[in-house]
Amino acid sequence: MSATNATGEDPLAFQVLNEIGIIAQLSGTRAERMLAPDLNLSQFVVLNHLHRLGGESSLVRLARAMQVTKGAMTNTVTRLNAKSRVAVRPDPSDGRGKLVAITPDGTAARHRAIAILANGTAALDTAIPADELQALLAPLRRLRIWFDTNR
Amino acid sequence: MSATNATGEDPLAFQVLNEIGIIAQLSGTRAERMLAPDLNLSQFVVLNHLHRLGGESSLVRLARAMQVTKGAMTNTVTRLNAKSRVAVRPDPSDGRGKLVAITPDGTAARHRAIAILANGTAALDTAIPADELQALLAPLRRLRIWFDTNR
DNA sequence: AGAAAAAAGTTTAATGTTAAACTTTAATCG
DNA sequence: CGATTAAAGTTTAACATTAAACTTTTTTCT
Repeated sequence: MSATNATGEDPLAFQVLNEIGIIAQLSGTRAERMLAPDLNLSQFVVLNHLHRLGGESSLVRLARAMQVTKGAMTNTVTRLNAKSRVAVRPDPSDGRGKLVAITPDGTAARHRAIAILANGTAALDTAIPADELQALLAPLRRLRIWFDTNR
Repeated sequence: MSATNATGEDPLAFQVLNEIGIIAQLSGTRAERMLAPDLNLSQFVVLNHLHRLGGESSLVRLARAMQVTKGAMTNTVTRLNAKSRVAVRPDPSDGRGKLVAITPDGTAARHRAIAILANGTAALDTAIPADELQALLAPLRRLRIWFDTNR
Protein backbone atom coordinates (compact mmCIF):
# COMPACT_ATOMS: atom_id res chain seq x y z
CA MET A 1 0.00 0.00 0.00
CA SER A 2 1.46 3.30 -1.09
CA ALA A 3 0.88 6.60 0.66
CA THR A 4 0.87 8.48 -2.60
CA ASN A 5 -2.09 8.16 -4.88
CA ALA A 6 -2.31 7.60 -8.59
CA THR A 7 -1.58 11.24 -9.35
CA GLY A 8 1.64 11.11 -7.34
CA GLU A 9 0.28 13.61 -4.82
CA ASP A 10 0.62 13.33 -1.10
CA PRO A 11 -2.40 12.08 0.80
CA LEU A 12 -4.98 14.72 1.56
CA ALA A 13 -4.30 14.79 5.29
CA PHE A 14 -0.59 15.37 4.59
CA GLN A 15 -1.31 18.27 2.33
CA VAL A 16 -3.61 19.88 4.87
CA LEU A 17 -1.18 19.38 7.74
CA ASN A 18 1.68 20.61 5.63
CA GLU A 19 -0.14 23.86 4.84
CA ILE A 20 -1.07 24.21 8.49
CA GLY A 21 2.51 23.68 9.56
CA ILE A 22 3.83 26.33 7.20
CA ILE A 23 1.16 28.85 8.17
CA ALA A 24 1.86 28.25 11.86
CA GLN A 25 5.55 28.82 11.36
CA LEU A 26 5.17 31.94 9.28
CA SER A 27 2.51 33.52 11.47
CA GLY A 28 4.40 32.51 14.61
CA THR A 29 7.72 34.04 13.61
CA ARG A 30 5.82 37.06 12.34
CA ALA A 31 4.14 37.50 15.70
CA GLU A 32 7.43 36.95 17.53
CA ARG A 33 9.07 39.67 15.49
CA MET A 34 6.24 42.10 16.08
CA LEU A 35 6.16 41.53 19.82
CA ALA A 36 9.91 41.49 20.39
CA PRO A 37 11.67 42.48 22.51
CA ASP A 38 8.89 43.27 24.95
CA LEU A 39 7.25 39.85 24.99
CA ASN A 40 7.75 36.56 23.30
CA LEU A 41 4.86 34.57 21.87
CA SER A 42 4.70 32.06 24.72
CA GLN A 43 4.50 34.86 27.23
CA PHE A 44 1.77 36.58 25.26
CA VAL A 45 -0.26 33.41 25.00
CA VAL A 46 -0.07 32.91 28.75
CA LEU A 47 -1.07 36.51 29.44
CA ASN A 48 -3.94 36.21 26.99
CA HIS A 49 -5.11 33.01 28.59
CA LEU A 50 -5.00 34.46 32.08
CA HIS A 51 -6.85 37.53 30.91
CA ARG A 52 -9.65 35.49 29.37
CA LEU A 53 -9.74 33.29 32.43
CA GLY A 54 -10.20 36.28 34.63
CA GLY A 55 -8.75 34.56 37.69
CA GLU A 56 -5.82 32.46 38.77
CA SER A 57 -4.47 29.25 37.37
CA SER A 58 -1.85 26.74 38.38
CA LEU A 59 1.36 25.99 36.52
CA VAL A 60 0.20 22.55 35.52
CA ARG A 61 -3.12 23.80 34.23
CA LEU A 62 -1.35 26.50 32.25
CA ALA A 63 1.09 23.97 30.85
CA ARG A 64 -1.78 21.73 29.73
CA ALA A 65 -3.72 24.60 28.22
CA MET A 66 -0.69 25.83 26.27
CA GLN A 67 0.37 22.28 25.30
CA VAL A 68 3.86 22.62 26.70
CA THR A 69 5.77 20.78 29.40
CA LYS A 70 5.75 21.84 33.02
CA GLY A 71 9.40 22.81 32.66
CA ALA A 72 8.64 25.16 29.80
CA MET A 73 5.85 26.76 31.81
CA THR A 74 8.13 27.19 34.82
CA ASN A 75 10.44 29.10 32.51
CA THR A 76 7.70 31.28 30.97
CA VAL A 77 6.05 32.11 34.28
CA THR A 78 9.42 32.90 35.88
CA ARG A 79 10.14 35.42 33.13
CA LEU A 80 6.68 36.97 33.31
CA ASN A 81 7.01 37.18 37.06
CA ALA A 82 10.41 38.84 36.78
CA LYS A 83 8.73 41.65 34.84
CA SER A 84 5.79 41.77 37.25
CA ARG A 85 3.35 40.75 34.56
CA VAL A 86 2.00 37.95 36.65
CA ALA A 87 1.76 37.48 40.40
CA VAL A 88 2.55 34.08 41.82
CA ARG A 89 1.47 32.93 45.25
CA PRO A 90 1.38 29.58 47.00
CA ASP A 91 -1.89 27.72 46.63
CA PRO A 92 -3.42 27.97 50.12
CA SER A 93 -5.28 24.71 49.62
CA ASP A 94 -2.37 22.69 48.23
CA GLY A 95 1.15 22.94 49.60
CA ARG A 96 2.62 21.74 46.29
CA GLY A 97 0.83 24.21 44.10
CA LYS A 98 1.19 27.79 43.00
CA LEU A 99 -1.42 30.16 41.70
CA VAL A 100 -0.61 32.50 38.86
CA ALA A 101 -2.60 35.65 38.16
CA ILE A 102 -2.19 38.42 35.63
CA THR A 103 -1.24 41.82 37.10
CA PRO A 104 -2.17 45.30 35.88
CA ASP A 105 1.25 45.46 34.23
CA GLY A 106 0.51 42.18 32.54
CA THR A 107 -2.88 43.39 31.37
CA ALA A 108 -1.27 46.49 29.92
CA ALA A 109 1.39 44.43 28.14
CA ARG A 110 -1.31 42.15 26.73
CA HIS A 111 -3.29 45.14 25.53
CA ARG A 112 -0.28 46.56 23.73
CA ALA A 113 0.43 43.17 22.20
CA ILE A 114 -3.14 42.75 20.98
CA ALA A 115 -2.99 46.13 19.30
CA ILE A 116 0.30 45.29 17.61
CA LEU A 117 -0.86 41.89 16.43
CA ALA A 118 -4.24 43.12 15.25
CA ASN A 119 -2.47 45.79 13.28
CA GLY A 120 -0.24 43.10 11.80
CA THR A 121 -3.14 40.98 10.59
CA ALA A 122 -5.24 43.90 9.38
CA ALA A 123 -3.90 43.41 5.87
CA LEU A 124 -4.85 39.77 6.10
CA ASP A 125 -8.44 40.70 6.88
CA THR A 126 -8.63 42.63 3.65
CA ALA A 127 -6.85 39.94 1.63
CA ILE A 128 -9.03 37.07 2.83
CA PRO A 129 -12.78 37.60 3.18
CA ALA A 130 -14.20 37.25 6.66
CA ASP A 131 -16.65 34.57 5.59
CA GLU A 132 -13.81 32.46 4.27
CA LEU A 133 -11.99 32.74 7.58
CA GLN A 134 -15.23 32.03 9.37
CA ALA A 135 -15.76 28.91 7.28
CA LEU A 136 -12.31 27.66 8.26
CA LEU A 137 -12.94 27.91 11.95
CA ALA A 138 -15.27 24.97 12.60
CA PRO A 139 -13.32 22.36 10.64
CA LEU A 140 -10.06 23.57 12.17
CA ARG A 141 -11.59 23.19 15.61
CA ARG A 142 -12.60 19.64 14.80
CA LEU A 143 -9.09 18.91 13.62
CA ARG A 144 -7.59 20.45 16.73
CA ILE A 145 -9.93 18.54 18.98
CA TRP A 146 -9.08 15.31 17.20
CA PHE A 147 -5.34 15.82 17.69
CA ASP A 148 -5.89 16.94 21.25
CA THR A 149 -7.94 13.85 22.02
CA ASN A 150 -5.73 11.37 20.19
CA ARG A 151 -2.30 12.09 21.57
CA MET B 1 -10.08 50.78 18.73
CA SER B 2 -10.16 47.48 20.58
CA ALA B 3 -9.09 44.19 19.10
CA THR B 4 -11.84 42.31 20.88
CA ASN B 5 -15.37 42.69 19.63
CA ALA B 6 -18.61 43.29 21.48
CA THR B 7 -18.90 39.65 22.51
CA GLY B 8 -15.44 39.74 24.11
CA GLU B 9 -14.11 37.25 21.59
CA ASP B 10 -10.77 37.47 19.87
CA PRO B 11 -10.76 38.74 16.29
CA LEU B 12 -11.53 36.10 13.70
CA ALA B 13 -8.01 35.99 12.30
CA PHE B 14 -6.65 35.40 15.82
CA GLN B 15 -8.97 32.51 16.40
CA VAL B 16 -8.07 30.90 13.10
CA LEU B 17 -4.34 31.33 13.63
CA ASN B 18 -4.63 30.09 17.17
CA GLU B 19 -6.30 26.86 16.03
CA ILE B 20 -3.72 26.50 13.31
CA GLY B 21 -0.89 26.97 15.79
CA ILE B 22 -2.24 24.32 18.13
CA ILE B 23 -2.86 21.83 15.34
CA ALA B 24 0.64 22.39 13.98
CA GLN B 25 2.17 21.80 17.38
CA LEU B 26 0.16 18.67 18.12
CA SER B 27 0.59 17.14 14.69
CA GLY B 28 4.27 18.11 14.62
CA THR B 29 5.17 16.52 17.94
CA ARG B 30 3.05 13.52 16.96
CA ALA B 31 5.01 13.13 13.74
CA GLU B 32 8.32 13.61 15.56
CA ARG B 33 7.40 10.85 17.97
CA MET B 34 6.38 8.50 15.20
CA LEU B 35 9.55 9.05 13.17
CA ALA B 36 12.03 8.99 16.05
CA PRO B 37 14.73 7.96 16.36
CA ASP B 38 15.32 7.24 12.70
CA LEU B 39 14.53 10.72 11.40
CA ASN B 40 13.38 13.99 12.80
CA LEU B 41 10.68 16.04 11.17
CA SER B 42 13.05 18.57 9.58
CA GLN B 43 15.04 15.81 8.01
CA PHE B 44 11.91 14.13 6.69
CA VAL B 45 10.65 17.36 5.19
CA VAL B 46 13.94 17.87 3.37
CA LEU B 47 13.96 14.31 2.06
CA ASN B 48 10.36 14.68 0.94
CA HIS B 49 11.13 17.92 -0.81
CA LEU B 50 14.15 16.49 -2.62
CA HIS B 51 12.12 13.46 -3.64
CA ARG B 52 9.36 15.57 -5.15
CA LEU B 53 11.93 17.80 -6.78
CA GLY B 54 13.55 14.84 -8.44
CA GLY B 55 16.93 16.56 -8.78
CA GLU B 56 19.41 18.57 -6.80
CA SER B 57 19.00 21.73 -4.79
CA SER B 58 21.26 24.17 -3.04
CA LEU B 59 21.39 24.80 0.68
CA VAL B 60 19.96 28.26 0.34
CA ARG B 61 17.09 27.10 -1.85
CA LEU B 62 16.33 24.34 0.62
CA ALA B 63 16.44 26.79 3.50
CA ARG B 64 14.02 29.10 1.71
CA ALA B 65 11.67 26.30 0.76
CA MET B 66 11.59 24.98 4.34
CA GLN B 67 11.36 28.45 5.83
CA VAL B 68 14.38 28.04 8.07
CA THR B 69 17.69 29.84 8.33
CA LYS B 70 20.75 28.81 6.39
CA GLY B 71 22.34 27.73 9.67
CA ALA B 72 19.48 25.38 10.43
CA MET B 73 19.71 23.87 6.96
CA THR B 74 23.47 23.38 7.30
CA ASN B 75 22.70 21.41 10.44
CA THR B 76 19.94 19.30 8.85
CA VAL B 77 21.87 18.54 5.68
CA THR B 78 25.00 17.67 7.66
CA ARG B 79 23.01 15.11 9.65
CA LEU B 80 21.33 13.67 6.57
CA ASN B 81 24.70 13.45 4.86
CA ALA B 82 26.24 11.69 7.85
CA LYS B 83 23.67 8.92 7.38
CA SER B 84 24.15 8.91 3.58
CA ARG B 85 20.58 9.97 2.99
CA VAL B 86 21.69 12.83 0.82
CA ALA B 87 24.75 13.32 -1.35
CA VAL B 88 26.42 16.70 -1.32
CA ARG B 89 28.77 17.93 -4.02
CA PRO B 90 30.25 21.30 -4.93
CA ASP B 91 28.24 23.25 -7.47
CA PRO B 92 30.38 23.07 -10.61
CA SER B 93 29.00 26.39 -11.83
CA ASP B 94 29.38 28.31 -8.56
CA GLY B 95 32.39 27.96 -6.32
CA ARG B 96 30.40 29.07 -3.28
CA GLY B 97 27.53 26.64 -3.69
CA LYS B 98 26.77 23.04 -2.90
CA LEU B 99 24.25 20.76 -4.54
CA VAL B 100 22.25 18.38 -2.40
CA ALA B 101 20.56 15.27 -3.83
CA ILE B 102 18.60 12.46 -2.22
CA THR B 103 20.31 9.05 -2.28
CA PRO B 104 18.73 5.58 -2.54
CA ASP B 105 19.15 5.30 1.24
CA GLY B 106 17.35 8.62 1.59
CA THR B 107 14.55 7.50 -0.69
CA ALA B 108 14.14 4.35 1.35
CA ALA B 109 14.06 6.33 4.60
CA ARG B 110 11.46 8.64 3.13
CA HIS B 111 9.36 5.70 2.02
CA ARG B 112 9.40 4.19 5.49
CA ALA B 113 8.53 7.57 7.00
CA ILE B 114 5.61 8.08 4.65
CA ALA B 115 4.22 4.68 5.58
CA ILE B 116 4.56 5.42 9.29
CA LEU B 117 2.96 8.85 9.01
CA ALA B 118 0.15 7.68 6.75
CA ASN B 119 -0.60 4.97 9.26
CA GLY B 120 -0.67 7.59 12.02
CA THR B 121 -3.19 9.77 10.25
CA ALA B 122 -5.35 6.89 9.04
CA ALA B 123 -7.60 7.36 12.06
CA LEU B 124 -7.90 11.02 11.18
CA ASP B 125 -9.18 10.14 7.74
CA THR B 126 -12.02 8.21 9.25
CA ALA B 127 -12.76 10.87 11.88
CA ILE B 128 -12.87 13.77 9.43
CA PRO B 129 -14.61 13.31 6.07
CA ALA B 130 -12.39 13.67 3.03
CA ASP B 131 -14.57 16.38 1.54
CA GLU B 132 -14.16 18.45 4.69
CA LEU B 133 -10.38 18.13 4.46
CA GLN B 134 -10.58 18.87 0.76
CA ALA B 135 -12.60 22.01 1.45
CA LEU B 136 -9.91 23.21 3.87
CA LEU B 137 -7.13 22.94 1.38
CA ALA B 138 -7.76 25.89 -0.92
CA PRO B 139 -8.37 28.51 1.79
CA LEU B 140 -5.35 27.25 3.72
CA ARG B 141 -3.25 27.60 0.60
CA ARG B 142 -4.43 31.17 0.20
CA LEU B 143 -3.54 31.88 3.81
CA ARG B 144 -0.13 30.28 3.43
CA ILE B 145 0.55 32.20 0.26
CA TRP B 146 -0.44 35.43 1.93
CA PHE B 147 1.94 34.87 4.84
CA ASP B 148 4.65 33.71 2.49
CA THR B 149 4.27 36.82 0.35
CA ASN B 150 3.94 39.30 3.20
CA ARG B 151 6.93 38.55 5.34
C1' DA C 1 -2.40 5.41 61.01
C1' DG C 2 1.26 4.04 57.85
C1' DA C 3 2.96 2.85 53.35
C1' DA C 4 2.73 3.40 48.59
C1' DA C 5 1.43 5.89 44.71
C1' DA C 6 0.55 10.07 42.40
C1' DA C 7 0.81 14.98 41.54
C1' DA C 8 3.02 19.95 41.50
C1' DG C 9 6.82 22.19 40.50
C1' DT C 10 12.00 22.66 39.57
C1' DT C 11 16.24 21.42 37.58
C1' DT C 12 19.38 19.36 34.27
C1' DA C 13 21.22 17.79 29.88
C1' DA C 14 20.31 17.45 25.11
C1' DT C 15 18.38 19.20 20.94
C1' DG C 16 17.04 22.37 17.37
C1' DT C 17 16.37 26.82 16.28
C1' DT C 18 17.58 31.95 15.27
C1' DA C 19 20.42 36.09 14.52
C1' DA C 20 24.63 37.72 13.60
C1' DA C 21 29.47 37.52 12.53
C1' DC C 22 32.56 35.55 9.44
C1' DT C 23 35.01 33.40 5.11
C1' DT C 24 35.03 32.59 0.46
C1' DT C 25 33.53 33.27 -4.13
C1' DA C 26 30.72 35.78 -7.61
C1' DA C 27 28.53 39.82 -9.54
C1' DT C 28 28.23 44.77 -10.14
C1' DC C 29 29.69 49.14 -11.46
C1' DG C 30 32.69 53.21 -11.97
C1' DC D 1 40.07 46.23 -14.95
C1' DG D 2 39.80 47.02 -9.80
C1' DA D 3 37.03 47.96 -5.94
C1' DT D 4 32.80 47.40 -3.83
C1' DT D 5 28.85 44.89 -2.90
C1' DA D 6 26.24 40.78 -2.67
C1' DA D 7 25.54 35.87 -2.08
C1' DA D 8 26.55 30.84 -0.32
C1' DG D 9 27.66 28.47 3.36
C1' DT D 10 29.57 27.81 8.24
C1' DT D 11 30.13 28.91 12.92
C1' DT D 12 28.98 30.88 17.33
C1' DA D 13 26.20 32.39 21.25
C1' DA D 14 21.72 32.77 23.04
C1' DC D 15 17.33 30.90 23.73
C1' DA D 16 13.11 27.95 24.08
C1' DT D 17 11.85 23.59 24.28
C1' DT D 18 11.60 18.50 25.72
C1' DA D 19 12.28 14.35 28.49
C1' DA D 20 13.67 12.69 32.58
C1' DA D 21 15.26 12.81 37.26
C1' DC D 22 14.34 14.84 41.50
C1' DT D 23 12.01 17.03 45.90
C1' DT D 24 8.04 18.01 48.32
C1' DT D 25 3.35 17.45 49.40
C1' DT D 26 -1.05 15.14 48.83
C1' DT D 27 -4.02 11.26 47.94
C1' DT D 28 -5.08 6.53 47.99
C1' DC D 29 -5.24 2.10 49.78
C1' DT D 30 -5.06 -1.49 53.20
